[in-house]
Amino acid sequence: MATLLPNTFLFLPQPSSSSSSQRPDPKPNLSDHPTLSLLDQCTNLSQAKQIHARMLRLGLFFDPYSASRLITALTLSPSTSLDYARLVFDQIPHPNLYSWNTLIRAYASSPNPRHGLLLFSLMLQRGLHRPNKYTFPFAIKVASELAALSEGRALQGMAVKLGLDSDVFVLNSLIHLYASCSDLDLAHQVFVRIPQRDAVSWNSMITALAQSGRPEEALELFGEMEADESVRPNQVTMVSVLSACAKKGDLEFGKRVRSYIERNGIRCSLTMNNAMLDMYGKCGALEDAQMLFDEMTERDSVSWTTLLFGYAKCRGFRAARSVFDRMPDRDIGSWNALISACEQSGRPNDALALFHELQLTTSEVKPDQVTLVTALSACAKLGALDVGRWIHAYIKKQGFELNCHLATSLIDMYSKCGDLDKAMEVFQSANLKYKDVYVWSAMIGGLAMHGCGKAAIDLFLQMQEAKVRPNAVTFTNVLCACSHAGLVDEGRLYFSQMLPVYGVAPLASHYGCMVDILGRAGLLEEAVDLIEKMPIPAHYSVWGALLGACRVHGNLEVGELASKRLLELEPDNDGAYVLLSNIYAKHGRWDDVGKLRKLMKEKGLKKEPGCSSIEVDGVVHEFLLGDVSHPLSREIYSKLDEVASRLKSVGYVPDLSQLLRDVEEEEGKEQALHCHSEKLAIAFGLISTEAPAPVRIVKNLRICGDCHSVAKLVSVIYDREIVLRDRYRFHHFRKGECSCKEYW
DNA sequence: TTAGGGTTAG
Repeated sequence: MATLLPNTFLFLPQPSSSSSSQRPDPKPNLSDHPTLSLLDQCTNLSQAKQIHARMLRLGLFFDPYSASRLITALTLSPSTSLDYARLVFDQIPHPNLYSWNTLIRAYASSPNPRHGLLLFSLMLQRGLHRPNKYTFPFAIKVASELAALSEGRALQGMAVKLGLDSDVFVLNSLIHLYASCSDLDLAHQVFVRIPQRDAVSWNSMITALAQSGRPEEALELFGEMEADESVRPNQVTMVSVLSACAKKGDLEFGKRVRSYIERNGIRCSLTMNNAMLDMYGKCGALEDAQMLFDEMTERDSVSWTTLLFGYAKCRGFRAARSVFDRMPDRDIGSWNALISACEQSGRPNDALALFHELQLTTSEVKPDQVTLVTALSACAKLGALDVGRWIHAYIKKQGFELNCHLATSLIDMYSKCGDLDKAMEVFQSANLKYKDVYVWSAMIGGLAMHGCGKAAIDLFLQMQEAKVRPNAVTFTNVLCACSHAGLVDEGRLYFSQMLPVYGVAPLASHYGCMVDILGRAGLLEEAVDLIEKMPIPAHYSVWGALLGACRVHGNLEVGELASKRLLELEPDNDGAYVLLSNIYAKHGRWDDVGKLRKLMKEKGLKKEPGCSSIEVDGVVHEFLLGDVSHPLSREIYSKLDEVASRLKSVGYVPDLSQLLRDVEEEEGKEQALHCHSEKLAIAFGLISTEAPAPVRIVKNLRICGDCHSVAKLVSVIYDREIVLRDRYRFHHFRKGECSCKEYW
């Protein structure tokens, strides 16, 4: 990555005779000038402009110290314009170091921190000032905001050259910098080398751990801080510790923190109450959260949103909506919390409706990156490509920077909506300058679900060339790619390398993938062997993968073992009964099939109903087996009859074998097969969309064998591409063939 | 001068 900083720091100027402090050179004759005193009382931009004009008339503006006072007033007062401050700065004939520092600091907390680094570079290029111990914390903060690791490291290098690397402010800033760049090792290296750690050093490291998904270590570090007698935990420490408790879900620790605060007389603030509210909510202690909320004398939109999320977690979406409706002010964060609560509770359609409501009902609150990421996630779940495309266009139109979060969501949305080319286009976009592990993993996952195993592995290798370290998700996707493409040797290789080569301990889900790879390839013994040697408890998904493989290969003995184990872990898993009965049926053991069905009925278990959806003009239409609820139902069934007769004319015979699992379907099997949800969706797609656009279907379960054959034939007879996403992967039907090459 | 609260990606 190209650095923004030139190599001018090799030729750093000698110390200037002027001040090396961040106090603007007090010149006795000017510091109490009445015009400058006015600056301290200045509250808005127009007043500042008047004072600026007066300073120009009096010639005061050409004195560096007076000019620095103006810059300070322009950047520190809440209602001023940074652009105006910059215009003024550029007019100062000889800005002093204080002015440079002040402006860099202002950029650090502005929407465009990048200008801060550019200004720092300009200062070095001019060569009149040498950055001091105040410059570095500001410049490093800019780098933190940008998560600019290489620039940050360059800044650290400069600080070392200038002998400022033992300054505790510089070091504390570096901890925050490296944490922002997700490099906790570097952050910790800085932390341990600070000779005299102050509260900020500790707080920075505790926060870094809490915010990087390592709340246990954050709490441990707080313990060490308490043991250090040279430093006292303060309000900020409490906020970070409460946040760690919330993330860990540790109510007991959270309550101890509350009494610690009271015992040590740490003053409560709004931020601290909000952090505590969040802790209660995330730990499921809703009554405590509500009680605290009721006691709070001051509340802001964060308090309300935190309460809203607590309700969403403990009482469900309706309760969250009722908090939302009672909120006095709703900012974009409140909307995002509501949309996200909805999306995460398995209601992606409602989440998109809320996204729509946000745009229709308010003009002041605009969607931000979080809104878009959440909405894209809902589109991905639904396979809502039109809405997803619209959001992509919105991102471009509004000028959102294509950062890793947005790129990951777009890649995932396009992949899951069946447009792999578009996903790849986002991945390769020139606007995406740096790709983090999420972006790479999403693209590998996209290729995997479309059955492009070799391409996925190739990308995995490219990722390593780019020096991006794979994580657990990356491996899930790589193994998934191997599974869908039947790449057994590659699967074995990468699975065996996970811990020794990449330092990623395989989770139960990785074992599940590996069992899937081996099982599908018919290597059932090896799969069982792998499960028996697992160093961690086998999750139900591991046995599920084995059972699925037994169904494919009709292995009764291993199948019985797998279902037994699966049901021990998940007694109400309907899939286990269905798969096992399927295997019995394949062997003609109808008595056992009957027994299983009876057992399911006794337990009140029902096979999850198959549901297929298709998006037309931004509206998602859902179909169940034999569904007649669609307004165009008559046309759909008439199309289905036409399809059936054209299929028969080319010699198609329905495949009834997979129907044997459902007792309800025994009568009129062929009829039931005829109106499977995926066939209804295909028929609707044929009448409501035009070639060459593919018919895109999303199914909640695995596609049935007969529907798979029908889709292949329809793709030839009607010369239409059908893209179908099932529970596990994509099937692209083109000219009578499927991209899965029958390996599914 | 540096550190802190709600909502986001598999």
